[in-house]
Amino acid sequence: MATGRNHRPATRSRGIPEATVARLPLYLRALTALSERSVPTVSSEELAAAAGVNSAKLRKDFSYLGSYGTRGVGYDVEYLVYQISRELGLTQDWPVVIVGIGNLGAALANYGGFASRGFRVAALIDADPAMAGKPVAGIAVQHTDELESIISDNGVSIGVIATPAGAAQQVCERLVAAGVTSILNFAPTVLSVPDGVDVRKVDLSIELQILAFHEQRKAGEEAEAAASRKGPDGDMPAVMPA
Amino acid sequence: MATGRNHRPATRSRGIPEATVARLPLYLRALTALSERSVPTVSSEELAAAAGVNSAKLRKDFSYLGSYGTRGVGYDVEYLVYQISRELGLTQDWPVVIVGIGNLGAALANYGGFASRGFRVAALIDADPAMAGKPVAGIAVQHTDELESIISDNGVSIGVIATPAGAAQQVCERLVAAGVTSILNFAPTVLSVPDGVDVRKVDLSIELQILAFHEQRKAGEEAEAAASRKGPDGDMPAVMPA
DNA sequence: ATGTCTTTGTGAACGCGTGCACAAAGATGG
DNA sequence: CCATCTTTGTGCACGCGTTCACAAAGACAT
Repeated sequence: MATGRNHRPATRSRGIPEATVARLPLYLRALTALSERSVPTVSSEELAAAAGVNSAKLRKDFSYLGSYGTRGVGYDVEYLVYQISRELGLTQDWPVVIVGIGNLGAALANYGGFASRGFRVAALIDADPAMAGKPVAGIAVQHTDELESIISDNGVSIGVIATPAGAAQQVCERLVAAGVTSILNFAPTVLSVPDGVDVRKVDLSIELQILAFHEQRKAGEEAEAAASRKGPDGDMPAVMPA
Repeated sequence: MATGRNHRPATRSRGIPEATVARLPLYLRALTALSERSVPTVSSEELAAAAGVNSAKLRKDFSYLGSYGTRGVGYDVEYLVYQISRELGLTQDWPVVIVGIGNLGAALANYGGFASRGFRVAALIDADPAMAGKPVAGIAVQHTDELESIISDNGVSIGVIATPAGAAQQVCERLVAAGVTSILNFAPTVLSVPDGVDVRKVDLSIELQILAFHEQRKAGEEAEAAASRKGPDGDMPAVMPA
C-alpha cells in the first residue's frame, strides 16, 4: 500500500500474514455496516462483495483467526465484529497525538473515523506559538515544548506526523524518544527509526503519480489502437457507465 | 501501500511491475532533492539509502526502464529525473478536480506536492450551495451541478473524492460518466467502477488500525516474555483487559 | 595498452500471496 | 435417521516480488 505497505521486511506476526492484517479493517467496516442494519449472518460471498475482495481470499483470511463460521450458513456478524476488533486491538483505547496542525492536521483532528474505532485524540501539537491554546475540533492546541510530557502523561504509543517535510524527522525522533512506538507519517519524507518502531506512510502525491502512470498508459494504448486498425490482442474493455 | 495497493488483479503494465511503479515516485523525490543540491551522479547504494529501499531492488527497478546507469560510476541525477518523470507521465500537465471541500478537501487543495509535480487543480467542487464561490487555496469553489461541464471543458481525467462516505459512490459514478478514468478515493467506502477505471484508496482509519494491531502484538509479546520465563507453547496471546 | 577497481545489470532461487477446486461439515426437510 | 443442499475451510499450484551473488562493463591510473 498506499500505500505504503512494505514497512516490515517479511515478519509474519503471530502467524497472521501482513496482507491479511491490512484487509481486516476492510472486513470490519463492512461487518459494522451489516451490524447496523441488524443482519444476523453473512456468507463469505456476500461479505467479500461488500469488501471488494475475492471470497476465497476472505475465507482464507478468516481461517488465520480461527474457525468462526458455520458451514451451510455463514458467519455470525456480531461475533465476527468482536473477534476482528479484538484481533486488531480495537477493544482497548488508543490515545493518539497529532503533530503539525496545519490544514491536514486539522482535517485529521476532525476526522470521525478515529473516535469510532477506539482511537482517542489525546492532544494536538504544533510548533507555532500562535496556535497554542486555539481550539481545533474541540481540543486546545499545545506547543511542541509540551510534547514529551504529553506522551508520558497520557501513555501515548501512537503518533501522527502531519508537519512539513523538513520538521518530520526531528519530530519523529522526539516522539520515539518519549516512548511512541508506532507512527503514521503524512510528511513526504523517509523517516529513519530504530528497530521496534513501526512506521506507515501516507503520501498523497505518490498516489496521484501512480494514477498518472496508468492514465498515461491508457492514453498511449488508445492512440496505439487507433493508429493500427487491426490490434492483435483485444483485451481493451468497453467502458460501461455504472 | 498503504497504503492501498492491490487495485489491479495482476496486470503488468507495459512490462513494468506494479510494485516498481509504486516506488518510482519515491526515487523521483530523492533524486529531486539531490538535483537541488547539484549532485551530478549517485550510486544505487546511496540512492537506495535515501529512498529507504534495498539497493538490489532499486537496480532491478531501474532495469525495467532501461540501462540508464554507468558501471563504475552510478546514475546521472538529472537524466534519471527526466526519465522517471517521463515514465510516470509527469512531463505533461494533469488537470485534477477535487470533490468535497471539507477539512480534508481544503487540505488537499492547499497541498503543495501537487503543483510541483505536474498536477494542476482545475476545480474544487462541493455539494453545499453555501460553499459556492468561496475561495479555497485561491480557487473559487463550484457547485456539484457544474461537475460534468467542468470535467469536459477542462479535459479532466483524474478525480479526487474527499466527500463523506455516503456521497462517494454517486460522485464516483458522475465523474466516470463525465469522462474521468482515474480516481483517488479518500472516502471510507469501496467504490465500484467499470473496467478501465483505476481507483486508488487512501484510508486514514485503516492505517491506524494496522498500527494498532502491531502495537498490541508488541505489548503482548512483552507481557508474555515477562510473565512466563519459559513457556512451552507461545501461541496463545494473553488477552489484556480493555 | 593493460590492469585494477568500482558499480551496474541480471540470472536464479526463494518466499509470500492469490485463486481454484474440492472435500468436510453442518443445516434443513422429509 | 437419511438424503440433500449450502457454505466453510484448505490443499495445491501458480505467479509476482524480493534478494543474493556474480559476471560484464566501464572508469581511471600507470
